[in-house]
Amino acid sequence: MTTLFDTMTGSVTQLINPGQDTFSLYVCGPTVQDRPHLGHGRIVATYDLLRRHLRQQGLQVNLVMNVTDVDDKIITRAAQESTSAEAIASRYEAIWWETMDELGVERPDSTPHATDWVQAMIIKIQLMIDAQAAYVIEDGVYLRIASVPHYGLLTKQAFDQLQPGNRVEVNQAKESPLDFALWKRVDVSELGFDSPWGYGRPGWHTECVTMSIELLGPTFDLHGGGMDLIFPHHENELAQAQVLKTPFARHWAHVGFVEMNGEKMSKSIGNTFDLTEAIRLFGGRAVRLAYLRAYYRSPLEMSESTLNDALASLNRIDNFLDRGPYGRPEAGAVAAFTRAIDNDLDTPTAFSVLFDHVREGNTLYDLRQFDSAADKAATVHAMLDWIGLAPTTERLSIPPEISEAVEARQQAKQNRDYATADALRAVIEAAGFAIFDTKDGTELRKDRRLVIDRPSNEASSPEN
RNA sequence: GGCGGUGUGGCCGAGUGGUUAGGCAGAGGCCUGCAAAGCCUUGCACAGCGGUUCGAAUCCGCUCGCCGCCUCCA
Repeated sequence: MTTLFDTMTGSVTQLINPGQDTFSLYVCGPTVQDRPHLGHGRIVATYDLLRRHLRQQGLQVNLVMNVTDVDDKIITRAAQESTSAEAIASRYEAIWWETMDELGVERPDSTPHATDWVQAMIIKIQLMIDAQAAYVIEDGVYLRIASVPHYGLLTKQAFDQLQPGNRVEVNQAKESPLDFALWKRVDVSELGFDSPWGYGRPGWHTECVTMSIELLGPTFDLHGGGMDLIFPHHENELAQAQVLKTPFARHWAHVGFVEMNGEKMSKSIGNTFDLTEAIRLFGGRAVRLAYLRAYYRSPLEMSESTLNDALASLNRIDNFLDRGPYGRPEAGAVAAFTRAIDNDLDTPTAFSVLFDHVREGNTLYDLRQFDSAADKAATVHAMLDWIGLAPTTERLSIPPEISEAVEARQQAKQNRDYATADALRAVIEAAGFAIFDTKDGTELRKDRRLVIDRPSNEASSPEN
């Protein structure tokens, strides 16, 4: 039943065929040249959601996310820092995966590195040359767009209307400005590889088409990435697949941009928000919630304010879960939640459902209907678990001395000895608990004061 | 110039031809010694102008604004 918007058809389509029990997914991963920013996290979190959602419906999902570890920018950076490209790539790849761990993103099943697949790329390039679809000129090998049967399927654009060179100078040696490099020759002093067309490096589009086909086969279920990959990257992958007579991806999906002040977050504008910093300030779960509460295809505004807002929402959920034990999840409610996700990953509606149950559960606690409240808690927990947002810490456990302090404080309160009561509160809060007096007694929660309210030098250890 | 997207209440952010999206923040109330929690109530929201309709924020037209892509980008 899962549906997803397919960039190719421009409509929401059935993602799974009847009887299908496996799902192969290729997501364009990072060029490991710098630290990830909030835009990168959204892509990874979105496909992590899709993967979990499909798997929990019984599908065996195979997720491949490539790592581009050879690239001009990596080399430039290495030169700037007087180190090797390999050192830059391995440093930022390590940061990438550690950061994704903190977002609650499961590692992909495969993470092919471009440098390990150069021979396979060379074979593909040779096939394209043999098919008269690619040509060799002075500085490399280019794909001849004119020989692609259907160029522009993804972009949906009349290519005679494009303005080549709008932003980048066109190599005049190419037969057509739209032709793109499969192999770029470089000086032997630079990082590169031997090939029939001289020492050089593979083109990015060739890297992904090669690794996806090699690892997932000539046809696979879904190819994904950010909106900005539609053109040229995915269009050009598809062009090569056509030339290679490979069916390639059955569906294409693209995630909307993260924006800041209404503008796409990108390095060239310089308005990036470092993902690791966001996680440090607000916690990985709050950042993940910030992503998932929006619809994945819409642009998403991200700032300290919106992240703080996300953390406040998360605290609302966690405070509720702290109020008591888990009972039995309400299957119908959980189904309503997952049904929303089934509908083109409609997480906003799913969260609307989730928060309804948080509110109902809180009301049940206030009414002292603890069994029903526990079932609500289990329901909400099951929803969170479905999307990878369940609390990662253990249930609230209260040490005996804190329980005693709570008891003593209750006594002091009854005696109207508020000085003692407040002193005991200080002890309890120092242990990391927050106190809430209700009609029926004192409840303890985890201290979840919003970190943004603290001076930034004290905000170094967000929860979880 | 071409193509695509978008404009929702203080903010984030869904949705849809007619019943409250949801969250955050704000206001009032309940509870309360206090308290960062919880519950209840509350906000002439749907860019503008026309049109279709019994009824439009939701459909159509026009106008305006913003954003993205047109070989760095997630």
